[in-house]
Amino acid sequence: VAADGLSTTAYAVLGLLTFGRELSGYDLKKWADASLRFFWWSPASSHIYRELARLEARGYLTSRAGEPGDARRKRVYAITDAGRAAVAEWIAHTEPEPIMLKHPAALRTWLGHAADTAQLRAVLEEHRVEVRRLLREIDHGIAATEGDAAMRYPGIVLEWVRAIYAADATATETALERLGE
Amino acid sequence: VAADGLSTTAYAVLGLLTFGRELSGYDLKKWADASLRFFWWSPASSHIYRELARLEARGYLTSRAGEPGDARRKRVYAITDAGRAAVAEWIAHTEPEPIMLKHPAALRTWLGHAADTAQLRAVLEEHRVEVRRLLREIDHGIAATEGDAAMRYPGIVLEWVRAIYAADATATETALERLGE
DNA sequence: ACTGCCATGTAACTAGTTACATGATTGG
DNA sequence: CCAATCATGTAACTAGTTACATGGCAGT
Repeated sequence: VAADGLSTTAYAVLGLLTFGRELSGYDLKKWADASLRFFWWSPASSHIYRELARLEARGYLTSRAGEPGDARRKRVYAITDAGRAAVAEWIAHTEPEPIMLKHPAALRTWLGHAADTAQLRAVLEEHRVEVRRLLREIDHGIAATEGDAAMRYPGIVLEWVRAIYAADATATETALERLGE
Repeated sequence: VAADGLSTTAYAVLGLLTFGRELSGYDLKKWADASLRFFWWSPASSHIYRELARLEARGYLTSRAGEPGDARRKRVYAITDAGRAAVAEWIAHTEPEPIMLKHPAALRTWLGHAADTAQLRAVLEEHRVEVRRLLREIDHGIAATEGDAAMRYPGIVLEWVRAIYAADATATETALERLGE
């Protein structure tokens, strides 16, 4: 929790708006699913709407009804100068919480002595498939940032987390081999 | 959430008791800090006590007052056969939730365009130090499991997550270089 | 006409946290 | 004797979730 009482997730949502476009809660959820989730996590839609209300109350963003003519009750949000300042301040001066890896396949393997070996192997093999899927998604993300100067930092981060998940894929293979010994 | 309504964290706590020793809530917290946290996360003490009560109500563990002569109101827990069966069932037949990486340094870097470059570099350099500390702790853990047959699976998992954090350390360096371009 | 996506939110819940109260024991 | 650690838990809170209600719009 930052000095101003906002959670890291609130800053993640606010951060999505620092890229300059006006976005709706729905847009934010989609973008979070496609990016944030690889190195933070993607909050539920209802959670996003709540954070938006909180951020607006603090003056970090403003909202207006969407495109005229769009009868859907769309509402779009834009970051304010105060919001941009808060993000800069948060990045520089808020003690970052520790890195956290929630790795269900590793947790299950850790308890391998309490499980059937064949079923444990199946868990790891499924995990291997999952991680590879994740890597492909990240590769798509990286391709989408290429050549776009505004996406320089997201590109750097996607390469970063790609290396992490690639190491997981390799280490999963190694663990599978060791299970067979 | 598993079929029987227990959270993954409940199974993590129960899992700590599959290694056979009787443990107190306090012991569990310490052990979680020293192991679980590298691939799952370490619940607060109060959370552990709550999960213990829940698990005992389900008959997955039993408790008794600690060593006679120990006037401290210590209570130790042991897993039951039903508990062991539940763990085996959970490992094999519960859909694992997706892997989750909460990486505050990467999140901040993702928003690099909204921050002062020098301060962002400082965030990454601090992260590099943190990860190296983590790697040393994992190495201690690995050393502690070596030669102990009961710790075979924990050993496999520690090597596994070691590879992941080592990749993070390397990728952090790469990101720092790219920031300088 | 129907299906699927767009879009926002509320209600009710579970998960997990911090702060605190309480008291014993151990080591210097 | 004092500080640190051992040890358990309650209370009050925040974080985050799922389930659901509501309705528009677009393509087939």
